[in-house]
Amino acid sequence: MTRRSTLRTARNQPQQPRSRATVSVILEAAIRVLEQDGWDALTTSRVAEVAGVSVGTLYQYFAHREAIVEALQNRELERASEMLERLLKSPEPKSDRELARAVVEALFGLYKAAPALHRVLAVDGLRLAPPETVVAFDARSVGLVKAFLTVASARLRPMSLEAAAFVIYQSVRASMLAYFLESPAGVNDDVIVDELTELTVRYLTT
Amino acid sequence: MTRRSTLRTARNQPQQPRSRATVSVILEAAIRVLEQDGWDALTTSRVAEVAGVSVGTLYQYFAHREAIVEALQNRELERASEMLERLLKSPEPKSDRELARAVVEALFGLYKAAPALHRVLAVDGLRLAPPETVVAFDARSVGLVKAFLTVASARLRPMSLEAAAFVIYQSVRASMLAYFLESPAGVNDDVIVDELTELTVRYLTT
Amino acid sequence: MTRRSTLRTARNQPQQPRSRATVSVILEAAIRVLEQDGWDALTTSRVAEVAGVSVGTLYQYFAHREAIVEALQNRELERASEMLERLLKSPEPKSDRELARAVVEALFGLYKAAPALHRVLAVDGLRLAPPETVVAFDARSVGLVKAFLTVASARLRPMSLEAAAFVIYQSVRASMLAYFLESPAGVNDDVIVDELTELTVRYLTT
Amino acid sequence: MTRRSTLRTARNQPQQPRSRATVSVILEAAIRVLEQDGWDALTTSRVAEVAGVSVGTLYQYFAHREAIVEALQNRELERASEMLERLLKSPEPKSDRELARAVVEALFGLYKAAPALHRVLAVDGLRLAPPETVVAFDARSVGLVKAFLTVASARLRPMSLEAAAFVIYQSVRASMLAYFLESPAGVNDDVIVDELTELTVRYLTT
DNA sequence: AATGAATGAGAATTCATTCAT
DNA sequence: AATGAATGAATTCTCATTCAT
Repeated sequence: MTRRSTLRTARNQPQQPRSRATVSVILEAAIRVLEQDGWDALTTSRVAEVAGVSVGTLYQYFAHREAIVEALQNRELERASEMLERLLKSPEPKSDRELARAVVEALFGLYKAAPALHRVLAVDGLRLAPPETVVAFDARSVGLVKAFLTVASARLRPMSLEAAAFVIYQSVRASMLAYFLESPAGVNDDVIVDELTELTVRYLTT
Repeated sequence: MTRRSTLRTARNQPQQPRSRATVSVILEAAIRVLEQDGWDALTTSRVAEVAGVSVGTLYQYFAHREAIVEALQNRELERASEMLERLLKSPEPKSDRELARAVVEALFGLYKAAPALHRVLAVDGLRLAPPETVVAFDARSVGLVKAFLTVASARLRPMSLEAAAFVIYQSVRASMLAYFLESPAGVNDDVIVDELTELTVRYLTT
Repeated sequence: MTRRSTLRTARNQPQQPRSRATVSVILEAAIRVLEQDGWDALTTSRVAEVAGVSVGTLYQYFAHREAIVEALQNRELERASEMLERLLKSPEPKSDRELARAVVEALFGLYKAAPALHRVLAVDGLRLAPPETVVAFDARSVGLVKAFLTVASARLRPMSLEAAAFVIYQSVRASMLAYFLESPAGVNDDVIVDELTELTVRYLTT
Repeated sequence: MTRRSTLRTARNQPQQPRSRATVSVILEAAIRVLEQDGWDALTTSRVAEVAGVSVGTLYQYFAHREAIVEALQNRELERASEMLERLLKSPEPKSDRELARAVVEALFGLYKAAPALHRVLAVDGLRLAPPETVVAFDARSVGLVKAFLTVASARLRPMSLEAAAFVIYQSVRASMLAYFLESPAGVNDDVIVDELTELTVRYLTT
């Protein structure tokens, strides 16, 4: 399967500042379109218009429509990964419950900042061009969780670390996302954080 | 937002057998297209072709493209609901763990039977026309779970039943789906069922 | 090299009369556009407009833009082939010079009837989609000429029939075409026919 | 039809050596693109890239895209003209057949050296911007041939020199080109040269 | 002179939907 | 009821050309 290259990099030199700026403008525009009008409004011309550049310019930086979403995805996945890594590898000693809560809260913050974006990344991103990207990111996150579980295994219940990491990662992520998407009755910000913390602690520790 | 009515036939009017059959043929065709070629191939003419009817006929039964997906969704959601209801209201006494496992296994069966369909319903369905439908179904499922938790609350840890029902429902559903979509290394059918059972029991009981 | 199919045939049945008519209307429109505004004006929307149908309809019958030119090509090549075949296999006895003149005149008639079309077919057709088509047609025409030369070889000078057929075919065709395209000073309809007849007779006979 | 001027630099103004060099670099790049990737790849940015200059620079020397092809055409036409002139006006006495062969061989050499280029010039050049250019060149070549025929008329058959010059020029040129483009079965380098020589001699002399 | 980012008109193509038969 | 030809708005993407730096 030949995969089209996605970012159009200037032939060689370290991207000019102007270029960088334009790429940014376009991505921000894409987010705005997404947040305001949803996935189906994310047409190349709409994004260009909102970004205040011409379609041509957009295509100077993104090989095709999907490349825009891909770029957004990568940016966001990167942020989430970093957050996870930072917290899980933090040297400050915390109780397991404190750590679980910290992770849940950090994720909460990420999603709350741009719920529509995450909705799209989770929902549409999954069906988009490179399913590998999402799978790979999930694998990477699960890997981080698993690494942590391995270190902490003494304090945990006996279990398949692979599976446990996978399950807790998916559970927390999906519940959080669904919370933002569905605003379920009887659940609020505090409660969801509490419950997901509880879920994590109870599922993993003895 | 005015919502277009979706099925052409009046809700209650006893539908002709031929009509019923045609509707069925179309829905099965849609599933086949979905399973074989994915969401983007689900065009009205493709579905009509596979169903062996003309586009015109298709439009005789479905007001618009989205109505087809909606109908698929409803059918599948109905099945899932029934399953959940049957198990949770079953008179046979089971241990909590047995019941949890029974539900997890039933869900597993449902997904395994038509993974592509569920993928589409979960992933694409969510972004499709009537987000209410999904939300409504989720609400209904969560409601069933909550009803059960209420009855069983004596044996459970103290908690917000609303939130707990929401969290456990989303967690099990998402983990299962992700399992089928991503085939994570180190996890297999048995393990995923075991772990989700464990998750459920640990999260809810003392 | 996978070659896209070009004509969109109605699934099975012998094309409806309406369909046939529409195809014709589109091809005629294409010729008109070509004759009036040249190759670069031959856009799908222009052709559709001139044909009085919508772009959608055009695409119902032609898989892509090139398919239209291909169809024109085939039609015209067919005509030329038939003409050549009819004349060369004609039972009426003619002198070699009479036969040569008959062929040259027939070709002259073909080109004169739609010079712009032939210009495009010769000039643009060559660079278009299926170079094979043109080459194949040339090969077929050369084949017809060669077959004739073989039969008549007793009356001809000794030579490579392959090469002679190729050379005389290309020479007559190109000179005729150039005559229409360039309207060279000092040459008129009668003279060009005379000279190409002369060329043929002198080149082939003793 | 107002015709845009094509070269940026004033016709006679002594061009700077650097300018000359840049023009050359661009033309060579254009040929390389043409030979390697064909007509459709001949975009201004592609040519600039291969030439190692910026599009801006390209436009400094060529008023528009077509001007590049025009320039190529002129260069090549110039060469062909010179060749023809040199041979036809050569003082060394040769038999008619020897002369005919010399011209055919020279033309053969020209085409063989860069078949793709000549293909493009013949096929695409014709449809490009200045049809006058090609017509004018053809007229000039035909003029050279005619001048020669006039001088040699004593040894030739009686005929319209205009027409004969036109016909023989087009015939030899087209057959040669088609030979390179179509690689017809049963014809090789030697044979094609022989036959075109034969064609010329037989057509023109008694 | 050179650069190359930006422009935007315009081209091909798709597909949900309608409606005359 | 069924058919399927016709519609045309909408979308993606290209590329010749300009112009501020």
